[in-house]
Amino acid sequence: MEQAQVFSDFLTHKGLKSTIQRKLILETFLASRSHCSIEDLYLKLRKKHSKIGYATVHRTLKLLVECGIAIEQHFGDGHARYEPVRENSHHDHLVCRECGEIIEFEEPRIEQLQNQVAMAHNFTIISHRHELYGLCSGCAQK
Amino acid sequence: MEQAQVFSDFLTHKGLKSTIQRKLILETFLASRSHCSIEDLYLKLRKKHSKIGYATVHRTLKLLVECGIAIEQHFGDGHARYEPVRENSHHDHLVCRECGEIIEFEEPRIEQLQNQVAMAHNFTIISHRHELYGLCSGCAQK
DNA sequence: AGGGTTTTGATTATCATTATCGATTGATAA
DNA sequence: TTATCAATCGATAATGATAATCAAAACCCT
Repeated sequence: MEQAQVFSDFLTHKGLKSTIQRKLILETFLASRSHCSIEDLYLKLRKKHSKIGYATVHRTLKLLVECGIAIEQHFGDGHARYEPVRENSHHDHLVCRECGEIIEFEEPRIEQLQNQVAMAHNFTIISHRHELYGLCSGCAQK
Repeated sequence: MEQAQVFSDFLTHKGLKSTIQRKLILETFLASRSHCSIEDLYLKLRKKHSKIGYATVHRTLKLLVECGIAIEQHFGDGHARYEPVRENSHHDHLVCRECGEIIEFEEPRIEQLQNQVAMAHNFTIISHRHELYGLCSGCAQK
């Protein structure tokens, strides 16, 4: 099922309404580069629909997180970032401190070790975050 | 060299002054449970030195981070937490979403895989964060 | 001990996020 | 289609953590 349908069903199920703003925000979010901030999306949306409010973008992104279409990320610059959820594709991040580039990585062996660690502490994992901060290849050369 | 000396040398080197507040904050910080917030420390300090200001605690913790005595952690509840740095003992965290308990873990095999990931991207690691969020054994039973 | 500089503590500013509120819109039933 | 009414919008104010400001006090060096 495509995301627009998932969102629509989610809204109906919660007794919420489908509005042109919500549709537009979802559409713009999905068409954007990954890891965009609220500010990024807001500015892009203003070009199509100049009256849209910052609060509406904010509220709608929370809804997208709630219904599983987006996930919220924090990389330490004080701006929450949002990323579309892809099926069967968990990944973590390399974050360049210099240019801000964000590179995704997957390492199933790390995930497996994580599970071992949790098990050793009788801990039930709900989610995790794993980020490596440093310099990307371009910035390291300078 | 003990931490009080490290801090004192750091202050001298930077042309900063040793004050009773700074000494008291360091002392109280080192005596506290790990992962304490600014609020935690502030409240504890007020009992010994009722006039100390919130801003002073805040500023001094930043200094402790700068001179390598403390590290700052963020576990997603909006409160920065500070932890004394121990030599040769890097660790990461399990964070209970229910009771807030923070459990430390070390897994050299994960660190090794991290390095491999970074190398594959020509990425230079400066620091990293790795946190597993979920339920501790106590909270999972309920 | 004294003078110049830093620090303190109280307060205010800042920034991201969240709450509020009157006007407007969407969904449902007549 | 229209009426109804709750949900939503957009603007703005509130919030909360952190950072900046500034006069008074403390510190350090001579």
